[in-house]
Amino acid sequence: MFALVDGNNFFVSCERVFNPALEGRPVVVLSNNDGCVVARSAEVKALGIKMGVPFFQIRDLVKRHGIVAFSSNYALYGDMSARMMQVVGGFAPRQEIYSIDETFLDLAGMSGDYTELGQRIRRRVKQWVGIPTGVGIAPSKTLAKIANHLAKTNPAFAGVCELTALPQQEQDRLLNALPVREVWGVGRRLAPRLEKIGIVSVQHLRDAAPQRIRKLFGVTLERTVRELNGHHCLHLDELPAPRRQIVCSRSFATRLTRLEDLVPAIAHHASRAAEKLRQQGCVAGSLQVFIQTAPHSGHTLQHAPACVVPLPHPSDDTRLLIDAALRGLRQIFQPGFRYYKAGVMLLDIAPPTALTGDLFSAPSAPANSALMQVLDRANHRFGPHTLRFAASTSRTERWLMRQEHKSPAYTTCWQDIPSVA
DNA sequence: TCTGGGGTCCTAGGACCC
DNA sequence: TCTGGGGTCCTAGGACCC
Repeated sequence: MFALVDGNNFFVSCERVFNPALEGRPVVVLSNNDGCVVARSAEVKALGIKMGVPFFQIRDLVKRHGIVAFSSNYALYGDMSARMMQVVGGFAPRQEIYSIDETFLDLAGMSGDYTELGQRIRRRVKQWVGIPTGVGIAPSKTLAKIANHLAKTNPAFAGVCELTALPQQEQDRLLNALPVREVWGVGRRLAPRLEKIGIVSVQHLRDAAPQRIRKLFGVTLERTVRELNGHHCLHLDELPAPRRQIVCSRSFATRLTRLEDLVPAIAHHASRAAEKLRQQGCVAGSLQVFIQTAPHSGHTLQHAPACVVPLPHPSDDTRLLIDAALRGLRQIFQPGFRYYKAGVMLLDIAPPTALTGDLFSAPSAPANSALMQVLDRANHRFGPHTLRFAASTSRTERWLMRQEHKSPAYTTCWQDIPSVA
């Protein structure tokens, strides 16, 4: 048996914990650069505002309904997430942290009333962390996702749905009312193709012949069908596998046309990517640099060059990665375009122990050299960017993103900790 | 004026091996 | 006229997730 615990409107709920006056008011949280709506309170959903709509398109609604908007505050959300995961993890021996606001528990070997367990989890997370949650319980992860969705959308469940404890007729009724698009693994491409052959509801997909689904849609969706029938094919992953690629990229607050404005952006992304790389104790063999013009301004000329730069030796050293990234940037940059986004992707990632030495060249510097350790420790202790590389700084900072509605880092920065009146 | 930033897995096809 | 039967590795593209 699996339980999926999921924070309701997670980013909005994080903001509300430190600003209770927002309770009952319509609230949205925006993506980086204040671009799109990525989290909505129930009041906002009720207004018909969809996930992912560009913020500027709802300016009128914002004004008319007094919607409160926040820029993304990942320092806050990441920390609140860690707290929530820790509390939930206390309820079962095995836990998978699936995303910033979702976690699976393996209930195998646990006895007792699962629905009651779900309610205990909800109460404790609400009391200890302040975040409201929903809990779905079922014999497979795919079904637990469905149960979680039902728990959150159907008030009768009071936040916890143990799907297979319901009478069969009731399960059928619920799954029949749910569009196939709600299934984990069925996205916007697959859903219309399924509908075309008469598979419209979750129930239809559950009852489809697995062999037929495999022939028409591949092995992944066949697995989904089996999961919907209660056979678990996806296991719980307790420790996340090391990343095989690491991407750092951002769009800019304004369009950039000059190489000298792109340099600090690329250096900054390379340096952040290097930090993530060292965090997982790996080295990269090559990296890709990319810059892009705005994909939305239909009439202007599109341009999205990229290039892969191999490193002389696999490395995790920020200096070498910045150097390689800037060489790549100079290769692909062309004047005359208005760039809106830039990024760095680390490739050929492996643990240093897996490396084959080069017979003919000097051994590379030891991975995670003393200098990089000092850098990481100082930034961990005194805050990000306390120590940084000159290449990632600039006089203009025109490449920084827009963040016009950001809340304080209530839990991770001394100056921002709320004081008690 | 204004449109995010990360990831994963699977498959098909080409190049190459014996 | 007739042209085998295995493999591996890599890449690009397509699908999905949050």
